[in-house]
Amino acid sequence: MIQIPTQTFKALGDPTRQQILGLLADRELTIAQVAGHFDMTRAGVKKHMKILEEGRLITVTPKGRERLNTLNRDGFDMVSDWVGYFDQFWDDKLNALKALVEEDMK
Amino acid sequence: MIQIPTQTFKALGDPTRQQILGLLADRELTIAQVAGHFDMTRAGVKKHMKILEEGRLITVTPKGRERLNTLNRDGFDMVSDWVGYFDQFWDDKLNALKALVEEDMK
DNA sequence: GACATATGATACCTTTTGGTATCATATTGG
DNA sequence: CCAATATGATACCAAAAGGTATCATATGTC
Repeated sequence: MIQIPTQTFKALGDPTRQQILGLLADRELTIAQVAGHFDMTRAGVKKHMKILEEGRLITVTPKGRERLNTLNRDGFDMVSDWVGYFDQFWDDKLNALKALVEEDMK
Repeated sequence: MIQIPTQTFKALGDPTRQQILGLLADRELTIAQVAGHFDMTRAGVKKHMKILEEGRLITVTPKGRERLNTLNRDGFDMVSDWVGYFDQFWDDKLNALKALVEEDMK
């Protein structure tokens, strides 16, 4: 069985975090900068960032007294791998079905 | 911008629901049959099934007095499409970076 | 060193989520 | 028709998640 990126799926299943990822797609940002785009406190944003980090969707780089948050390919790649596994699964399903039908026609 | 399958991600971000999908990968099952594999009541399983259905990961087919729950490609395809979008995004990022480096070397 | 700023950490509150218990409804079989 | 079975719906509870307020800590600037 393949490794399922549960933390990544959980992180992606929230509109606010999706918007944050959209912001970070443009450029890396500090938490304060991200919070500037929302009607939310820094502390609130921080919690979302932690979840995104746990899902390996962002990385944090200390730079002086601030921390730059950047998109991380890892989480995306993990979902990509999972999708690849299921594509294979559906193909097999179809092949199995096809074989069954052919068997039935004998 | 692409359509993000939020409901699907939310449905996938839970270990119990992942296990249910695993069971349904083998064969279609009723809620009672699914509940037989867990230390949980039917009502509890039912809630998970509803979320899986909202994420378009399963479909429900009435058959007499029972309802058969079957895997649905739609949710998986939606995630697949989303992944495809991001693959493109990363490619563009790399190209942009490459162009920037080349510009810098002039 | 003192002060401003950027962030982290904690306690606390409210809402959502995961789960149970219970009752109502629909279908099958005698 | 009646009993058994499969399910749906609702009310309710505990735990987790989303969010704020507040305080502590680290870094840059004068």
